[in-house]
Amino acid sequence: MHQELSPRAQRLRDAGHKLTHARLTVLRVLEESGREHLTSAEVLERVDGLDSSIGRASVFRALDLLTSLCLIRPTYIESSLTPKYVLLPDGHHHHIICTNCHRVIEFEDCSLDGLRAELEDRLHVRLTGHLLEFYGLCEACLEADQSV
Amino acid sequence: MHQELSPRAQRLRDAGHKLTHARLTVLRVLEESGREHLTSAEVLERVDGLDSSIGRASVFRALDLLTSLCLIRPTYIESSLTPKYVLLPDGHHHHIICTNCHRVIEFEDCSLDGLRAELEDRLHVRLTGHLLEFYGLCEACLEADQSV
DNA sequence: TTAGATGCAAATAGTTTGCATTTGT
DNA sequence: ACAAATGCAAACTATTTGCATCTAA
Repeated sequence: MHQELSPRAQRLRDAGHKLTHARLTVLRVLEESGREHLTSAEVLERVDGLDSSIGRASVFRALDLLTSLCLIRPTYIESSLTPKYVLLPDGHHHHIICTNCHRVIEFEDCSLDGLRAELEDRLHVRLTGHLLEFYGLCEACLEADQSV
Repeated sequence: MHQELSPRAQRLRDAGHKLTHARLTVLRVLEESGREHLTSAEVLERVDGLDSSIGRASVFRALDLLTSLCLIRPTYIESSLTPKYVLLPDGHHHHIICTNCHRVIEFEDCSLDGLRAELEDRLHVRLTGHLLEFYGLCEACLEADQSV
């Protein structure tokens, strides 16, 4: 029963929330999804696969809670229709979205530490994570049509 | 009838879409909203105020179209419940979201030109805009509770 | 002229709620 | 022990669709 807790689970508990089966299962699904971007429907489906006794409402409640703690972030990618839940793994997440074909290209490094320090200093805030999205044209779309 | 077109309207037309009354009205509502973040419900309401003959479906269709062109961006702020449509004014938008009270703090400058150039070069893409969100604690929440 | 966009109203998803019961701490 | 969280199913929103009509180019 007592596996070691993931850092995110610890943050949940530290913020005063109970580590319930439903919440830990949602977290596990998201953490096991790796670099995938899951929609709420996909999270529901996978949670159901792991334990069909967990109710839909609890999954939504868990997603809301994780979002409010900025442990995950709903964002609109891959066909602006439904939000996808993106883990904010070690506090940051970056991607490029092609305006034309809506492909998502992830990249690792971002040089935002300087900006973060400056904002913390100037605005008297403490910043722990970020999401950075670039919009533009991917290589394929650039080649396919120079006029797009 | 023919006022000069906003740059966004021009991009719509350049991408091969018709400049219809419904689309231009949605765009006008968003452009007149300034720094506000509007939900789809608020956009619907304001469009209805300007011209009640415009149907809800056309408003959603226009929002989808503007989103797919990355002229606006739905994002989750101010109570993760409903997405808010955020204009990407001159191609970029930045804010800080307080993890505790969900306040949104906007800031102007971001020093992403270097990163953009590097990504364009390395990944062979052309980048025209971006959205940058920082997560953390605002001044008030930091002061209120050092333990949060 | 005509492909593309619209408005309408009905259909569909997606999410939230109220409440009795269960669970984590 | 007991506040907090759950599962259920019903209620509710928000968004999408099908289609006949209209309109920007």
